Amino acid sequence: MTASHATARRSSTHQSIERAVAIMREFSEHEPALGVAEISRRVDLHKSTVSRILTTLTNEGLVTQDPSTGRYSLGVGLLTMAGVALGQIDARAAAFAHMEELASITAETVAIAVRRGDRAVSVGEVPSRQSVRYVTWVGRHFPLNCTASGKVLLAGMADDELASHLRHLVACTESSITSSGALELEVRAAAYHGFAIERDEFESGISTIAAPVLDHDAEVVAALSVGGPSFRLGGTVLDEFVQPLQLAAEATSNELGFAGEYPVSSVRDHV
Amino acid sequence: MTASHATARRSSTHQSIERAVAIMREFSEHEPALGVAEISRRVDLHKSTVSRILTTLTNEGLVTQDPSTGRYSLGVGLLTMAGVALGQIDARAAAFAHMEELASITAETVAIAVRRGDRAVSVGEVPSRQSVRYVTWVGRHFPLNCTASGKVLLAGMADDELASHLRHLVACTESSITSSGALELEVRAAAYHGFAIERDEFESGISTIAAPVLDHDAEVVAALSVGGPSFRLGGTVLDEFVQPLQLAAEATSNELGFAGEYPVSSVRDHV
DNA sequence: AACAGGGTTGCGTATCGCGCAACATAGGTC
DNA sequence: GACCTATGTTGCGCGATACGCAACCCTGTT
Repeated sequence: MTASHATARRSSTHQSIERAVAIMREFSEHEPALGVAEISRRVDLHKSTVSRILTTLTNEGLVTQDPSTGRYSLGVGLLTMAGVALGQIDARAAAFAHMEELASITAETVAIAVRRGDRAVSVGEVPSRQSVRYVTWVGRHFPLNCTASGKVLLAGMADDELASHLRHLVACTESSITSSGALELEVRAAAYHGFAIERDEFESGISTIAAPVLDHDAEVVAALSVGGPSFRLGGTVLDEFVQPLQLAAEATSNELGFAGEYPVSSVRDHV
Repeated sequence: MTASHATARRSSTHQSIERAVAIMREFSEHEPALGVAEISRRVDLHKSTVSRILTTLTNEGLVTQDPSTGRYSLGVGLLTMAGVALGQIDARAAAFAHMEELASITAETVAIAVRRGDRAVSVGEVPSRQSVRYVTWVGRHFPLNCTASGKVLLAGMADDELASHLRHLVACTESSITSSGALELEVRAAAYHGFAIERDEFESGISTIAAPVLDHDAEVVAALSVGGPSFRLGGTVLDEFVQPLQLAAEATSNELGFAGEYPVSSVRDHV
């Protein structure tokens, strides 16, 4: 375990901080609690190192230890920092009123997402009231090529950046688009029409539609989306969402100082 | 700046991680973006140290740098981890349905908070729909002695732990209780009646009422609260909230496996 | 009773990261 | 424009920091 670390030697980074973050990243929705040994195996560090980092993080409140089992999980101290991070996202605040209205119009779950690297991250949501509904949560993240929001975010990129993102496409379901050619077509269409659709490409049984939120520089800073179970959103139902969705996205954009012409399209020539 | 660090020398801690967290903690709702020099002064570290830690955190996505101004703020990467942390809080999930109902009954903002050290941290909220309302957010935190939720959380402590928390009371407003004797009385009453009230003690103009959420071991794990502008909640209005609030808190407790007798009291002998 | 597995702690060493100082850049003032 | 101040970043070399090892506790199992 001689920390050889072939990982890219960034300009100047702090090893222990990187390790601490790597450890915290091991916790997930599915495995919210982990033991020292388990983590040690996964991040390939010595037990003692992991234990010490965890006690440090525990002292800081970012991690909690269950006194009975000895296992660790992420702590409440993260919430405060995350709350501050959320407050930084202007689009989120601007969108909320419109999201509520959109939710009442469509009766489905409405969400807003931003991009972080090669993933889309949900930063706000208004859950549907229906008993069968699409459930997300703030902080959930998805590949860009598998969701409507992702396509919209891709559509806002410069050509070279888009090209680099088209290189590695991941498949979430068997309906996921993994051909860069096919995806590029969809992204171009999304850029032109001002919305994108996805059916069963991220989770089978779920369909979503998304539209971009633009800021004062006409940059795509977020994607507004409506999603629900595919059986309710088949046929032309999603098409009926286009107009209210785009109205909400446009209104949000205007609040962010966007002054240009929002690319509205009520025509549907999607697959 | 010879890192003399009179700070408590915990068993075994990682200096750079502590520093990284300290830096991240400098960001707040009021100052969501800070420069290296500013942070350097506050945490009393060399500019270069702060800069390097920030670049590390930026690489990890926990921090973002505005390329134009050079200033830093907390990043979206925190959201994912915070989402996992939230999922860990059973009381939150158990409470949500009851919180929605409570919100529709009272038409005021409903929140749920847990304790972290000497503070209460909000972990969920259903905002009121009224235009004048109490606004909170997940991750917001308050002193235990200034809020109804805090008093409820104090009421669930063992005597010795309570005593230690009664030592250092902070004043948020001029109505805040800073006498440990007076606070102890209130806390005892809260333990007996199963709810606590606060008027203008945290923020002037805001009043709240809270009730405890108990788990299968009859431990107080969270506090459910209803809050709003004091002018609407004067007189006996809060008293009318006691029953629906306690019903919601009791139902939540039952979902957590609480089997005992919930300390219900519809009588009011509060000051 | 012995074992296996997990979590924590002393110890000595090498590495990691600190402070220094110099550099690059931006904005303000005369 | 030349100057100055203030900010953010980067080589460099020394020294504290934190790593891996191993031994230690503990709890649950065979």
